[in-house]
Formats: sequence, C-alpha cells, structure tokens
Amino acid sequence: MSKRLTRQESRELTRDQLLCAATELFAEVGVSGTSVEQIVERAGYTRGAFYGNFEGKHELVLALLEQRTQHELEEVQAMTLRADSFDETIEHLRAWHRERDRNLAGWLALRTELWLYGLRDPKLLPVLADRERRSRAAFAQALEQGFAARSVTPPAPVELLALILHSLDDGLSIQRVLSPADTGTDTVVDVVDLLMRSWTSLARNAATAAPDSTPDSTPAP
Amino acid sequence: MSKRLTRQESRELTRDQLLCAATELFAEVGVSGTSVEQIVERAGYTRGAFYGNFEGKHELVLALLEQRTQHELEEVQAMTLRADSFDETIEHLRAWHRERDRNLAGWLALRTELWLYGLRDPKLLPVLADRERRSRAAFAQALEQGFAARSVTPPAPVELLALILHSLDDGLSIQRVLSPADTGTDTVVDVVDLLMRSWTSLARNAATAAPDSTPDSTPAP
DNA sequence: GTATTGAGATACGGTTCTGTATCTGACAGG
DNA sequence: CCTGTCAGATACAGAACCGTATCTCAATAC
Repeated sequence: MSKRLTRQESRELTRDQLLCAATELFAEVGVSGTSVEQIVERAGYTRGAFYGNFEGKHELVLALLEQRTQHELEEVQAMTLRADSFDETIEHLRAWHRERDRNLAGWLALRTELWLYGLRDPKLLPVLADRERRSRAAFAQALEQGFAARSVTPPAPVELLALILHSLDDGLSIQRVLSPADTGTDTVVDVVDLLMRSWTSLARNAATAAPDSTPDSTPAP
Repeated sequence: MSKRLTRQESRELTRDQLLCAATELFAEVGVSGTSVEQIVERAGYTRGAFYGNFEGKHELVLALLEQRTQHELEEVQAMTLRADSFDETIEHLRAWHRERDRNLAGWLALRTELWLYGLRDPKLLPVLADRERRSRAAFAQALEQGFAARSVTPPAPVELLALILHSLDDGLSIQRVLSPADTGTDTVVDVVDLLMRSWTSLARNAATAAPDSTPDSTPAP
C-alpha cells in the first residue's frame, strides 16, 4: 500500500516524525529535560538524521512553536468565524474543550513549556505575545457579535472582556489539571455563560440606573 | 559585627543560601535547566556542601516547594483574615499585586516551573492541589463575607466564584508577562471589582425577576 | 590544651550529552 | 544499467554533569 516515497517526501516525513516525538517528550519531561538522543530514539532515527534536518534543539523548538501557533490560530478562527450566532460559538467552544480534555495535562504542559521557553528568549517573546493578541482579538470579535445580538452595550471594552475569558481558559485549565474533582469538564464553558449573563445584567442595570456609567478599568496604553 | 556562628547556624545558613540560589536559577533557566554545579557556584559553595545538605536535586525542589507553599499561604491568610471588610481585602489585594509586579516574570516563572515539576511527580500532585484548594477556600470565605456585607445571595456557589477569581489571577499574570502593554498593573484587581459588581447585579436581577433561578454551573462532586 | 566531630572542599570514575566528520545505501538522471 | 547525489547511520572527541569517597580544618567537648 505505502507508495514509494520521493526524496523530498521522505525528508519531510522524518522531519515531521522528529517534531512529533519532540512534542510528546516536551510535554512529558519538559524542553530542557529532553535530549536530542531521546527525540531521535523515540522517532526511530539516529542523531545524524536530526542534525541533518535541524540546526539544533533550539531550531526544533522554534519550528514546533511555529507549527503549534499555526494550528491553534486555525482552530480559534474556525470557532469564531464559522459560527452564525454567538450561541453557536459557545457550542463550538464546548465541543472543543471536550475534545481537548482528553489530553488536557499533556496539552497544557506543552503549552506551558513553550511559554516558558519563549519567555526566556528575547527574540521569541514578542512572537508569543502576538499569538495571544490574535486569539484575544478573535474572542473580542465574537463577544462584540454576541452583545450586539442581544442589543446590549458591554459593561467594559470587549477587549478587556476577551482578555478575561482568555485568561480564564488558561487559569481554569491549570486548576483542572491539579484537581479534576474540583473543576468539571464543562466548567470553562459554564463560566463563560455565567459571565456573559452577569455582564448583560450589569449593562442593563447600568443603562436603567445611570446612562453614563462606564468608569472602567482600561489599562494605560 | 557578624557574630561567630554556631555549627547549626552555619549549616542552616548555607542551606538557605543554596535554596535562594536555586530559586533564582529555577526562575531564570528552569528546574531541569539548572545543574547542581550552577546552584553551588552561585551560592558560593562547592558540590560537597550541596550533597551534605540535600539528598539530591529532587529533595531540594521538594524543600523549595514546601518553603514557597508556607510563604504563600501566610500571605493569602494575611490578606483575607486580617481584613475587617471586603473592600479592605480588595485594597490588600491591590497592594500585594503592586508589590509582586516588580518581579512578575520571575515570580511566575518559578511558580510555573514548580507547577510543572509537581505535575510530573505523582507524589507531589496532590500536595500542589491541596495548596491551591486552601488558597481558593480563603478566597471563598472572603467572597462570602463580601456578599453578606451587601446582603446579596451570590449568583453561584462562592467556591465557583473563588475558583474563577483564582484562575483569573494566574491567567492574567501570564498575559501580562507576555505583553505588559495590554494588561495593566491593576488589571487583576480591576477585574475582580468588575466581576463583583456584575455578580451583584445578576443576583439582584435574578431575585426580582424569578425567585427560583439558579440553574447554575455546579460541577459534579 | 587535646581529642573528636562534622561542615564543607577536593579529587575521581562513570555516564550522558552535544556536535562534527565520515561512511553507506537508496533514489534520480541519463 | 551506471553514476552522482543526498538522507540517514556510524564513529569519535570534547564537555558537562552526577554521585561518592576522601581530605581539611574549625567548632565543640572534656
């Protein structure tokens, strides 16, 4: 069945397999906890193959980061852009979390490892920051849409609300990994729901009580 | 000036200095990114001193974790227990965040490193989980107090609300480290304020609209 | 003052990792 | 087929790290 591979195909395959093995190992024992030898061993190659495809571990991490960024951005966009209503977005979000929950610990460990790695590399930090910004922007857009659908003016800039939701995703995941008993699978989505209702309520109250009120927490630029 | 040290004092001093050096290095280059040699070098000792005081790196990390847990718990309790009103708690929170913000990246990096380390050690995970649970419990208690002071019944179990706030602290810190421009120093506290107002509003609305309504997101026990 | 004890320094053997340099065998072009 | 080329394997040298075993000398005890 397996068709005979051309040279380039073969090369790309091994590159992918090396990246895949690295992904697993980074989640399991951390970036600086894994050696090149472990990576090539798990991928079924030798160190020669590795140094033929990557300049070193640093470049591999870079490539992995790029790959993950691309992947993640596609997911977020699929979640927000391809939804007709805000409620549909919520449903997508729930399904996505359910899926991710299968390997939450590994997923989060990898994400955290890459975050730490980027944190320590001055060249990489802005790249990571930009990635997060894009995610938040997508969220903000979905929120804007959601509030508009309910004809409610948000109680704070949607960017801030998006920041809150995005941060909650990270923070709740951390807590869930630590003690799954205290944080259910759907907690994130339920919390999003709760907050949306709260904000809607606050906005409506503010609208009836005092039409001017939005003296809010906008960080200095 | 420096009084002549007794044996035990000297021993404790070097132990402390080793822990201190390890703290710095772990934040800078990660737990598995630092070698015992680096630790003793920074502390101004040799490897002999290290193995005299610790069984190995693992035990040092354990000791460090214990130290941090103790320290952190004291801080949280100082913040909640020693406050007369909820607003005072908020003020303590703001001051605490201001102080922490001086070295947020380092602080968070260390916290994250220890989290990852605990995640990978089956013996340690429940210890970490318990630590978080205590923090959340303190928060929940403060929340209870805050709602009671305003004679409002919370729109969801205070444990869930505490979980939200606690998670937000982590998540927002992560975002702030990535892009300080988008997340101000006081964002956390401002967000707490916003959420409290939102929840109060939601609770009051629910109370006037439908006295039965709390079909909420309570994770299964 | 002398003996003892123990904190910390020094020295060593063994392992693991990295990076490079060289070899081999399969693919591609004629 | 036959040959040049390139992906990947093998071999090797240097460095870092770990853990232990031994040594030194100051703090205690007598």
